[in-house]
Amino acid sequence: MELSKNYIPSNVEEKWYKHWMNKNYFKSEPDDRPPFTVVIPPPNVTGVLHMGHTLNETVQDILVRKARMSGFNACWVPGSDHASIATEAKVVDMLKREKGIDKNTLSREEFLKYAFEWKEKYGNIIYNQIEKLGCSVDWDRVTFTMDDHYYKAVIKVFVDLYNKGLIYRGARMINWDPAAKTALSDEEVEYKDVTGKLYYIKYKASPDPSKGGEQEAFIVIATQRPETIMGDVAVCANPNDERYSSLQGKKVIVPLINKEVPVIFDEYVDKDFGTGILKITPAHDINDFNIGLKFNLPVVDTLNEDGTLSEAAQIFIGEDRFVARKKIVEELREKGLLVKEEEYTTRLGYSQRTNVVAEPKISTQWFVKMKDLAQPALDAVRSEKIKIHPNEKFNATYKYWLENVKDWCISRQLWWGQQIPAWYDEEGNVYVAETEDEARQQLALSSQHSAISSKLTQDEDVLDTWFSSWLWPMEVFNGISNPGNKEIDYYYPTSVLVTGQDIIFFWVARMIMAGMEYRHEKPFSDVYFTGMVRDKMGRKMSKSLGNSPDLLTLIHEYGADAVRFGIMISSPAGNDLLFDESSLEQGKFFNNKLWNAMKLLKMWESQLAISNQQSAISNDNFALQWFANRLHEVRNEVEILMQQFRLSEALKTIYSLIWDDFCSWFLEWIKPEYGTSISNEVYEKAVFYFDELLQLLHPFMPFITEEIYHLLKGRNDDLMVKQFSPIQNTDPELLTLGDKLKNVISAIRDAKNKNNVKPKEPVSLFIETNEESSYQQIKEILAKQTNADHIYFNKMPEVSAIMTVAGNEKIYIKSDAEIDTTVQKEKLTKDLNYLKGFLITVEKKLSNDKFVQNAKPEVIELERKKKEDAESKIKVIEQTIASLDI
RNA sequence: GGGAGCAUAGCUCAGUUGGUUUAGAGCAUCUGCCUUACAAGCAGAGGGUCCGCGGUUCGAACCCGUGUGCUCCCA
Repeated sequence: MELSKNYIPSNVEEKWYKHWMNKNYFKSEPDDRPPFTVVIPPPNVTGVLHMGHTLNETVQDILVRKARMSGFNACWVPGSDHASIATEAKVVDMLKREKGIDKNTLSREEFLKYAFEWKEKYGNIIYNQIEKLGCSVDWDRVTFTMDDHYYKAVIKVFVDLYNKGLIYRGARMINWDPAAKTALSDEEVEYKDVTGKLYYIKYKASPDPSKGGEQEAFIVIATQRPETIMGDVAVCANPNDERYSSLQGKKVIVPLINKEVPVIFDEYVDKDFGTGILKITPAHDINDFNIGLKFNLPVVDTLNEDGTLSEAAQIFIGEDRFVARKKIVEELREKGLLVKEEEYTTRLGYSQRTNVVAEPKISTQWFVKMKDLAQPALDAVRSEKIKIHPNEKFNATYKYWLENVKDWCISRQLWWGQQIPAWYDEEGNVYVAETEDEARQQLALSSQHSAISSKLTQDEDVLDTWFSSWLWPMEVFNGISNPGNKEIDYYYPTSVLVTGQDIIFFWVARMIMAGMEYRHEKPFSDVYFTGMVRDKMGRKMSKSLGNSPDLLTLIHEYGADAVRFGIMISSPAGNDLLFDESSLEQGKFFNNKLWNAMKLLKMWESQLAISNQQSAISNDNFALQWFANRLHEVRNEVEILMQQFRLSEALKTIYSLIWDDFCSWFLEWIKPEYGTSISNEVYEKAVFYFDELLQLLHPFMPFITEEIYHLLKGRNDDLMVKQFSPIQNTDPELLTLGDKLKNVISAIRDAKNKNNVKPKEPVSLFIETNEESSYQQIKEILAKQTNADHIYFNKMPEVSAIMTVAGNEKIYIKSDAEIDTTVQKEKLTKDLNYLKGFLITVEKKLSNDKFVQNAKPEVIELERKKKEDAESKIKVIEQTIASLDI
């Protein structure tokens, strides 16, 4: 077979994914092996994978593949989230744009039909992307948060929590999204700093009957929201503020609507803010609401659900809140009631989904009581039953949120999602049950009149998406809908959760709560938080900036392995990563390097066949032994790094082992002379090492490793399920000798380079050493790598030669080239100065009595050794320089 | 306003319990090579006031304090 010059990923990726699928390698069923379970953080069903997902899925696939090759029964469950607000918004938009249909003209059933059609049409995009990336998910386990069993589980949990008194319904101040026309949880509101205006408005004092009502007295109130003055029910000053003490028991008139409201006093008011007196509008501000409760004030809600002014506002009814603000300011100005306006920086809450300003609003919603649920979740992390990585960064955030958790508003005024299982009778009594029949039975029990005739109406609202996804690690195995089944008992708790730090509260904390509540067991043992993917200028990736690349385009251009490599190599755990396509290019080059190493071996293989003559293996013994040791040394390092979730470093380590140690050193060391062939044994060993390298790299770059594994020789097995062999101990002496060999080769190459001796030009080497015996193992390689036709030990060359020093050994390089001693002297003098400086620092330490008294004996011994070492090196260099001067 | 984290080569980052040669890697840069696997390559090289200041210690990139700058979370 003709091998292409460079690696072409598109040819092989699809082939291997199909092959793995056909072999059922991704499939998992409970068996005797220990499980390694990962549940995918379900992406939005109608979304596409962005670079953040790409990072997350790659990390998960690396962990899952590694576990699968290490004796675990690896199970990675894919799926998607119905994402109620986001999806409903998309469907509403699509209906309007493509079909000219207004949601309000549809029945609930009709709308849901369109929504499911939409989901069928677009729901597979993400699955296709997950596949293209090479993710080894068990496709028989795809779960959607609105699947029948899942839907039932969510309902079951709602009813259960209600019966336990952990869910209640009530009127509270919540965050309202006027665009989506639904309530939001506190977590769904994002605060941004914005420049707004502070308006100073005159409120006239009510005419005082005792004074004949003639005066023009007024107070000035500063507000950011003049459009809410119609909801004012009082004005409030600090009781210690002398400026307003005369207003005790007085009333003022709200402008424009001429409504009389009382003046009240409360310490809450900051004397220094604005004019020191506030308007109290309980319907539209949480602080005002609390004061309203304290003083038993009425609530006047002047806004409709869509953010327009309501009838209660009396004026500008039906105008949008921001339009109304302008008009009111204008009218106040015309009437001389606007004293001034000034620039003011404030924080406004925006709906995470629709990006409109959220309104604080009094509304009757369903809530989960969080305090009791939070405690076990807190304990699980405190006791390190669940370990968060990187620990130091996120533990504090997690704990703070749980310790200060507020009740969770879970009802949403939407249709796409699980409909709240609460039924109301005609008198407004509520019955919470899994089915209408059960609700009816409750009704029958609780009342005298006939249950059959009485009309029950189900709550129109659906549940927050996160109220379904918090059950994810359990219900993907039917752990809620069918507790005690074989799968949930085997796979739960899952092994590791990989997700973005932005959903620590939305999802991670709540999954822990649900797990502790329903299985009395953590949902996962480790949580690995990935950072945010930014562009190379450090900006967030966003559609509006156009800096978010399309995954399939990248895969098409670089190949999935290169994309995986590129995103992993630059992504330290938990830190944001600056995404730069140049790292994908590096991945592509790496693919090519692997490909060419394979081609070299194939070339050697073909020469094995033609030639009977074999070079003696003894020359290659050192290379083989050294590489075997180096391989196991690195496997050991990688194992530790993986356990610590330092995947980026693990990949770097493997990369360098393959590129530097294997390709640049090992293959060159065993490369046969031109015209000769490699020995069978050396060839077989080289292939064996290559296999091991491919295996080590496979979790990171699955496609190319599988491809090369099969091209290297005929196989009956596949790399993706090949089990790792045990890691062997390494021989430190052999590794040290390997390092020495590399150093000597580099020093000689450097000397040749600096003295303008061409690399190919043959030389003779004269090495002054105390360890001549150790050179016996490496001198053949040394000769080959430096193009030396002779190596002499402890013998002077008869004519002048280039001199260099490696370690504490003096090396003469004899060649036909002209010798320029100044270049050599420069280099030697530089080394000498470095060593002298170094020696001074060491001597300083050793001559310090306190150091000798206090430091550990090993440390002192080490310093002494450093000193001796430096001294002997200095001596060699000084001698060499002296001999250059002759 | 409260809290967390970060600051090391041009860039992105390692640096474990304070001592492992007066700090390492990748990328970028420079020099020399079209060498029978790979120019998407090979062989080399240069590049650092470890953010400033103060302290603890025989010894600090690392510990403590403080200042400055950046990022994130929460209200």
